[in-house]
Amino acid sequence: MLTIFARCKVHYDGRAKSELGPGDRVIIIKPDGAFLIHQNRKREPVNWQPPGSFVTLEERGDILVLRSVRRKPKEVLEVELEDVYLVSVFKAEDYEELALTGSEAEMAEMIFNNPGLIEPGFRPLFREKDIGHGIVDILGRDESGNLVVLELKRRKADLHAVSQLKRYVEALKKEYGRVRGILVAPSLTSGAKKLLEKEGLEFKKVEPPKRESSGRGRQTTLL
Amino acid sequence: MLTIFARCKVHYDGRAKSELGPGDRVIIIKPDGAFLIHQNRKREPVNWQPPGSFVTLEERGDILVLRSVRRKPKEVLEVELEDVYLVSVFKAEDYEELALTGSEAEMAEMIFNNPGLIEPGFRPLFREKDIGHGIVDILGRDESGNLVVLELKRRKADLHAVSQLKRYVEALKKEYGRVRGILVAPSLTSGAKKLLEKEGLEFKKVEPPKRESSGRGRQTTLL
DNA sequence: TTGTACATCTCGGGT
DNA sequence: ACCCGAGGTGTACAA
Repeated sequence: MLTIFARCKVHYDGRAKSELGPGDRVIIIKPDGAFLIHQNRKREPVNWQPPGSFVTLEERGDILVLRSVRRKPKEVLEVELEDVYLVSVFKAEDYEELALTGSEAEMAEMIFNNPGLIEPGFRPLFREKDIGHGIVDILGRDESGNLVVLELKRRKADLHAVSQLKRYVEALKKEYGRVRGILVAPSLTSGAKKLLEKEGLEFKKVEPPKRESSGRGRQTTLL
Repeated sequence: MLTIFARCKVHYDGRAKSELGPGDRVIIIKPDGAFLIHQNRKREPVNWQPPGSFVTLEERGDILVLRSVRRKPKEVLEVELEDVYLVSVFKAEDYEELALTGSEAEMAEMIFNNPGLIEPGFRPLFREKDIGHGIVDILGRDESGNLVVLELKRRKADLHAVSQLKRYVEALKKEYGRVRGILVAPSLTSGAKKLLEKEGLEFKKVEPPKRESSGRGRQTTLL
């Protein structure tokens, strides 16, 4: 990993196009081609290039230019280095992966293992089921045999989530008769609640579970 | 800005929860509280804390622990520093903001200035119009006086975009009679095209414009 | 490669 | 503070 503290200008052209006037920034170049330019505020890099990009350094007239190119989509990032304060190389050895818990995937697991969390008699049948117009989180049947679509959200569900659920329900209605749609989330925005009710869809409050340790990322190696 | 090269372990608990075993990482702490931990691959930090978080350094037994806390939502990030290779401080002076062009906002401007890009006789009336169940990009009327909803996408439109458009059209249908919905984007995914046709919605191919220089971020100062 | 949806999404704008 | 939607979203996963 290469880290540079420098005063620089930045030019980007690709999916969009941007210019950034002179200022001090932290530049990080990773061995996989990821290229980050950070200003002194915000979590997000002001400019970047994704992994898989190729970096070159050229001398253009009197100043150094760092250039990172991505093919497909074609994107070019150029950094005019006006003043370089520090360059450091870090051979970072890292064989660990993040183990994260509290994801939507874990909510789904939990519901499969304990369908009563949704309602008595609920039977989950499919997970990540590709119906014609999208992929349903969980597809199952209720006590009365009605088809039930669950849309899971790990955090407060919004209008987008309701639209998603509605799309699935309507796609299945065409083929099967009555289809229930249940939004499964810790809470709802006000607008989501309104739309959900208008559309005759349902809500079941469920919190994403947090495991004790080790999510799916890295298993505790016992070898 | 504080940059640290270190071998460390990371523990996070907040909206979700994660553990990261020992390895070499680059840590960046910004004056606004943003806290980034980067592994040697990918554009995204493996762990982070958003701006507004508060960082402390404590000695826990024999090892140093960097701790960043965010209130609301309560989130705690702890970095156990097992081996510190480099610590650098960078007083980054930066008064520039990114000027970006090719955004959806610029597509909207372009269409307002030249409504014929949609179709002859189209008249835009509102922009970012809050109808009951969401916010419409552009609301207007066609040659025949029908209400028209435009949903703009700066890149290939997907199922989500179609659902969004459909939600707006249906919300307006209740009040007004026939309402047309047009998805305005450079292209469509296969699924989006299928759903769009099924729902009787329309598509108009439009590319986001790229200005010559300076988007809306920073105007070229002539003073 | 394309499509689809999640994300500790982040961020800005509005109310 | 909440709501809503954009983003050069990035990322993983499946077809």
